Amino acid sequence: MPNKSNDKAAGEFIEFIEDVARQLTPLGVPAVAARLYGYLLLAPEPVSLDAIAADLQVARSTAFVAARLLEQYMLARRIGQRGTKRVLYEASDNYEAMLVVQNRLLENLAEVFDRGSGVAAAPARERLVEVAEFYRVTRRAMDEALEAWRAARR
Amino acid sequence: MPNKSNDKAAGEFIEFIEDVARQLTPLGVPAVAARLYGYLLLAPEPVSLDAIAADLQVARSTAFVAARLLEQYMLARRIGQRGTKRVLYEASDNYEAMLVVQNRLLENLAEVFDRGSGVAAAPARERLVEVAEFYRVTRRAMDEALEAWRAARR
DNA sequence: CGATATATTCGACATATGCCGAATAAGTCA
DNA sequence: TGACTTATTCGGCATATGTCGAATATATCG
Repeated sequence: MPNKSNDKAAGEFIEFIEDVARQLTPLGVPAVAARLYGYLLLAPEPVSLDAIAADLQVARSTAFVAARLLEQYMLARRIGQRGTKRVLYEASDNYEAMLVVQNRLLENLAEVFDRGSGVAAAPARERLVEVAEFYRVTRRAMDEALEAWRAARR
Repeated sequence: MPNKSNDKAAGEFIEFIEDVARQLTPLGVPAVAARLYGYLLLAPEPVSLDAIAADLQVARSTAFVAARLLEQYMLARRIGQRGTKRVLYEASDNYEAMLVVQNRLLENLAEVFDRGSGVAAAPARERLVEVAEFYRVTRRAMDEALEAWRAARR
């Protein structure tokens, strides 16, 4: 655990980690990866794969795969240490990158729908251009929210 | 297919359906449900389970389960017919409901993070309030986009 | 009510996925 | 280079999930 010395707090930590996992697993995130994200959010400093495996009580290979997955989701980032092969992980503070991934999905969907509107017959065509536009509108909203967030941060 | 009479178009339809499926399956949507969504988007009118099973070449039970799933996702809606048990399905035009589901997830995550910030130690606490705020900002952005969309619609 | 049509559920099978422990690769330092 | 450390991959097992066909439930109408 991020802080082993305090048993009282350990219970609350586990509770938080499980709460995070309960939100993420329905979205298709594997259990260990979901718990790892909660764990990283609580960690006061970057942690090693060994620490993850020990605290989460999973195999080192499992910890590695979960960490790699979070990396792909842009939810965690690795910190390479100079002068050693050891790699540490921490929760990502790069929220922009996370949303960029999401936005790309929305944009791709919109493109598919646009192409579809070219081949669809009468009543379906309007629906396709409409839904394509809808996805684009939400994507732009996310972009603008990101912009505002970035501006407020500095 | 929505239009069986034209073989040339049938190929493009299949292509579109597969395109949609390729975007949705990585998000955890089962293959048949994903293809069904593309199929419904192309359909010029509501379709029955039998038609779905026949055109998508799956068992009726499979068509039913897939349709039920899309219903839960708010991507499709069923149309009950008076005077008969028959049920027809069509792609949902209720984009608001779709986003509401998404927004609830974001809000839940923000709440979990807020609670976590109460139990976390020094360096992690700030990160938790920050990420909670971030999720709330994006949620509000989606809400506002929805509002704008709704306004533009009429 | 009985007959029919359709939706819905159920059990079984096949496939996919997560997790593990062992094996391998790759970096670091003496 | 060789010893050591740590990341990364790999094969197997257990579990979960999707799909199917058959069975069941439920509504409709004569």
